[in-house]
Amino acid sequence: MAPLNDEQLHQIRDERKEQIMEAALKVFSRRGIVGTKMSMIAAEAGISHGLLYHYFKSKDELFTTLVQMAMLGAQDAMKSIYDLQGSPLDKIKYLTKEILDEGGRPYFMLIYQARTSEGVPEKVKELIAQYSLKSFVDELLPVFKEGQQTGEIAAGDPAELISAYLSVLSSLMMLNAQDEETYRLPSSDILMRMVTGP
Amino acid sequence: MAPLNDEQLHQIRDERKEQIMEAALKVFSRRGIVGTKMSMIAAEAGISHGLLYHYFKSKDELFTTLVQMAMLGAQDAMKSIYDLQGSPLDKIKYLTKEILDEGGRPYFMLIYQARTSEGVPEKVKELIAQYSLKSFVDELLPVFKEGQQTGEIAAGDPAELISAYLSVLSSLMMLNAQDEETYRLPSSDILMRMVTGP
Amino acid sequence: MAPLNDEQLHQIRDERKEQIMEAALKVFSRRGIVGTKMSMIAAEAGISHGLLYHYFKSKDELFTTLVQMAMLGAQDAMKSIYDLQGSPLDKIKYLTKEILDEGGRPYFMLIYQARTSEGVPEKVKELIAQYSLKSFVDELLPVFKEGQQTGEIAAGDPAELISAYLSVLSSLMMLNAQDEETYRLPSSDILMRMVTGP
Amino acid sequence: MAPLNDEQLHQIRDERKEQIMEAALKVFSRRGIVGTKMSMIAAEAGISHGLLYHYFKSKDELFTTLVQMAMLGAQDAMKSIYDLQGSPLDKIKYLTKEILDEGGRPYFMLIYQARTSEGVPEKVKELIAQYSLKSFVDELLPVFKEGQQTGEIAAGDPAELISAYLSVLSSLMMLNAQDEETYRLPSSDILMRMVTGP
DNA sequence: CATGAATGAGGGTTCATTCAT
DNA sequence: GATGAATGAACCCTCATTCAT
Repeated sequence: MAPLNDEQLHQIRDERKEQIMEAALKVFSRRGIVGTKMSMIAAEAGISHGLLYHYFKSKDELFTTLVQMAMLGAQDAMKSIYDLQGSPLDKIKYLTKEILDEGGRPYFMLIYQARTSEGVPEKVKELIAQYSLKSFVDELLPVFKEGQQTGEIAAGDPAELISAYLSVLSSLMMLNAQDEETYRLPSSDILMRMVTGP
Repeated sequence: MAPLNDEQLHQIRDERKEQIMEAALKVFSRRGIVGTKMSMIAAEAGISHGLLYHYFKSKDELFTTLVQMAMLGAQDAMKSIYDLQGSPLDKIKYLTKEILDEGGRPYFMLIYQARTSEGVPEKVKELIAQYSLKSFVDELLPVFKEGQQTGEIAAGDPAELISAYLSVLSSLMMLNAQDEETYRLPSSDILMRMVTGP
Repeated sequence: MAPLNDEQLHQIRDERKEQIMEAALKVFSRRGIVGTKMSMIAAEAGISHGLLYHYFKSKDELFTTLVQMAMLGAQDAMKSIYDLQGSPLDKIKYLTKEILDEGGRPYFMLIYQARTSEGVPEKVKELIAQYSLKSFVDELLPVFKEGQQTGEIAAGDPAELISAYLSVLSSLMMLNAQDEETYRLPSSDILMRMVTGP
Repeated sequence: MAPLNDEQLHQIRDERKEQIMEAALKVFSRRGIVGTKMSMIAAEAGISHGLLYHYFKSKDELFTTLVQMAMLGAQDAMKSIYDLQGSPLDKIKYLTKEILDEGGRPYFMLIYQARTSEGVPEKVKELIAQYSLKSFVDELLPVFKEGQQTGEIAAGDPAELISAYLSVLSSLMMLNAQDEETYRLPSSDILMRMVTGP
């Protein structure tokens, strides 16, 4: 996933702000909101912790901002597959790679963190409700349906299939991010088998 | 009145200890060790926070005890499938259900938390190393191999297949645990397709 | 110093109470009031900590009671030298030995603790004020004066001399009690030299 | 405005650190490590308790730092007498005065506390072992021996004499520190008599 | 009487947040 | 803007004290 598109970037006028957000994303996505200390973010960004508060009112606000951005980014990633050439399955493979890739992963990890952690700000809960799994499912519905028609994609309720696909995909990132040695990313083939079916 | 006799005291201790562990499992498994406050566990158990320390020396010890128990329980769950009748696939389906079930889930969630959280006690890290994914993979190897011979299970490196299967399974719990409404557990069929292959 | 005379004993009707006080004296005298936990006293007495509260309302009360008893005991020890035969210097040597002896030491140590610790109960402060050094000095004044007349004891203000003698004596117990190896009790001869003078 | 430059910050840090150490010395020396609460030190220093932890990692570290400094200071005090003019006895008198003086007393009291308290950090125990009474005795040995040759100092084992002298001296501080009115410091003359002998 | 389970005030420590410089 | 000193709420844990049995 490309880091951010122009529309998202325009709301980051400040280079410093971007620098902070990048650092915060890195730390939050790995450690979650509770496990992250503001000092960690400051250290990662190479600035003093005091400066964080010139750009973000609070830890919660910073986290919330990032989640919001990640949500938009994720949606964009979904949409972007429609700009591609190729068969539906090609598009899904592309998306899979995109999500699991080094670049896009932090955003999806952050979303995962937001979803699976208690103690996130109220605003984040609202965002999660708003950008529910359903909204992503809806985004992918056309391509999956098309794939089912061509026979590339397994038959059955496509919404359920997408839901399963996304759940598994996002879950995998977390495992992969933590402990490269113990867990291996299931080979794409195995993952795709869920989708393509027998 | 004469003080309680040993047996009675023992019983109280055991009951309380179990009560605390149950409460702690519930909270730890959802919120992780950092996100869990001793007061939460106390509240969940319906006792004062001070009493926790009559039964467990520290938060770390409590967490470690639970992880240890969960590890053993998980291993037992793996082993138990060999007592079942039925085809290899039946056994795997049973295990899947077992892990995702309301009952066993907290234990697997706790293991997940232990694996993916920063700030866990050293002892827990050792436990994780000891009961690595590999040990679980080894446990399931026979049944998967058998399934591959009968053709029920997809061909390919069985260790990789099991690893993928377990990774996905355990991470799904986390998503599922939080938010029953938004996420639905992928239907077993779809999940099984990872394993069965075309 | 004999542990306790009859008069003091009569107020300990209960064997248990005596047992507790003995244990408490042992611990308090070494560790002071802040460094002593009720559980330590209970363990030393071989009873449960709950039982302490059947005999003493609080830690403070227990400490205060002991200080009171020690004060009386100390005064008795002073008085007792007048029952002895021998020269003034003999009497003082006897008192010195008595105070530094295994038996009487805890009482004097407790007084020392009470005197040198902050955070003792108000009542103890009153006791210290009441049984000030002056009261002990007064007690010994006759024998020191007599010694000065016979030339056994150094000349000079006898009150000052006694004050110095007692201060040094009580201080020494503490050092001796802690760390047998590092500190050695100054030989009586050296100590006596303070008193006898050139 | 530009942030403080390095030198300014360094100065603030140093000043604060000194301010805290001064306050801590005052409280620790009187109340010992167990009887001292971090809030007392903070109050004495006129700062918030949180700030203490910007300058010292823990209560133990603060205590240890002070003990270390006190040990060095004590050794320096011992050594300094060799820079003085005068007879051996003059030097010892000077040292006596130095130790009992308002200024140096807290350091010696702290050492006393470290020596006689339970619950001091392991590092402090090592320091005590390292700077044992013996090391101080060794330091004073030359001047005492010289005094014995000139006849100013009493004959006998000089190590024993010094040990007695130091023990008494250090324990006197404790009594004296608390209660200026009740106890008077034994006049130097009387104290010196221990050393000079008949 | 005797026990130890149970409580909760309070102390050590961390860390989000504020603010003087 | 930028820094890091400073604050204080909140967390883990201890221990004096209470109380059911």
